[in-house]
Amino acid sequence: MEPVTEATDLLALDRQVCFALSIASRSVIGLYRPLLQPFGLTHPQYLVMLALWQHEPLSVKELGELLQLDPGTLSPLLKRLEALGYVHRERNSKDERALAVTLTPAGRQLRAEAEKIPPAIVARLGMDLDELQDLHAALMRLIASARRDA
Amino acid sequence: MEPVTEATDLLALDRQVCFALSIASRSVIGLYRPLLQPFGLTHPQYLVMLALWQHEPLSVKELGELLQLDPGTLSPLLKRLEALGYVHRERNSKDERALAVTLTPAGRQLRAEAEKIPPAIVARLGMDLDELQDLHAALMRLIASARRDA
DNA sequence: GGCTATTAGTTTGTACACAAAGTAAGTTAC
DNA sequence: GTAACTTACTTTGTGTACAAACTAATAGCC
Repeated sequence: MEPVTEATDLLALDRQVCFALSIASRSVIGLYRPLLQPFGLTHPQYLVMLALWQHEPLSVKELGELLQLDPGTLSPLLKRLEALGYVHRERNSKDERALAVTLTPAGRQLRAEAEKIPPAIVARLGMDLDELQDLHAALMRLIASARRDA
Repeated sequence: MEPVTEATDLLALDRQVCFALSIASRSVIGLYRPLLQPFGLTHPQYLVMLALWQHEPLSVKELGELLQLDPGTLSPLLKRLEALGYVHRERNSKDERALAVTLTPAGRQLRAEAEKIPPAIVARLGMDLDELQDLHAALMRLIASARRDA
């Protein structure tokens, strides 16, 4: 019988994809922090802004589908974005249950500044663009696999 | 001048590695949730248990280095693991500043049950083992890149 | 129309995650 | 030997995440 060594141990920390994923996610978000701080944004708030710049107006439900976040997370987050002056929240007149989240002029203006962020991150990572694109594709496949049966 | 389309927009949601990373991380953690629930563990707590099974005893500082978590996160998390009866916390007699986190018999016993988790996750993902290993390697390179200058 | 079920958001409670301030033990400098 | 500094951990405050309970609006059914 094979002994339990680093190489064969199913539970070895450095073999867990979930461990690499959590740390990678937190590490990369950490790179964004100093770039987002001047705008008063956190990383999840930045993702909401990306979604709005691309698809405004959006309801909470639509944002939740795009970002895979549940309404209990988005609801207070959107209030903070409103308090920052970047978005406007109002009920959809066609369906008073739904919220119509739109950008304020300040929120729209922020987009030009934000264009500088992705290149700055790529530069700071100092990785091959090809490798980053492969990684991105692999992550999207992983997401699809993980959510298929969920 | 090229128009800003989905393909050229630097800020398009579906081009952001950070977006894919956050969602992938949360999605995979979501797969663990039902498997960890019988033990009363959250995913970060499970990672701490993995670290302890491999390297017990560990101080808060050492756990923080292994899992890239700061002491302000680990301190209350370890108290919860202690309340669950899986770990024991005591001061290191050689250096009273440091904590020696060790496994209780229940914590040690849990390991056998936990062995079933990684294969269950891989099965549920239904992905090629090769692809998962490539992804793991790519994530580790990303982590190294992200933390180099941090 | 009016009853029921569904849907969209909000609220509450628990647990990360991390910055910043606080405390106590150990180390260094003199 | 003690004052100054460093280190290890704890505590506090803010902001995700997510489950579960709640509220209000709409849709379906008779």
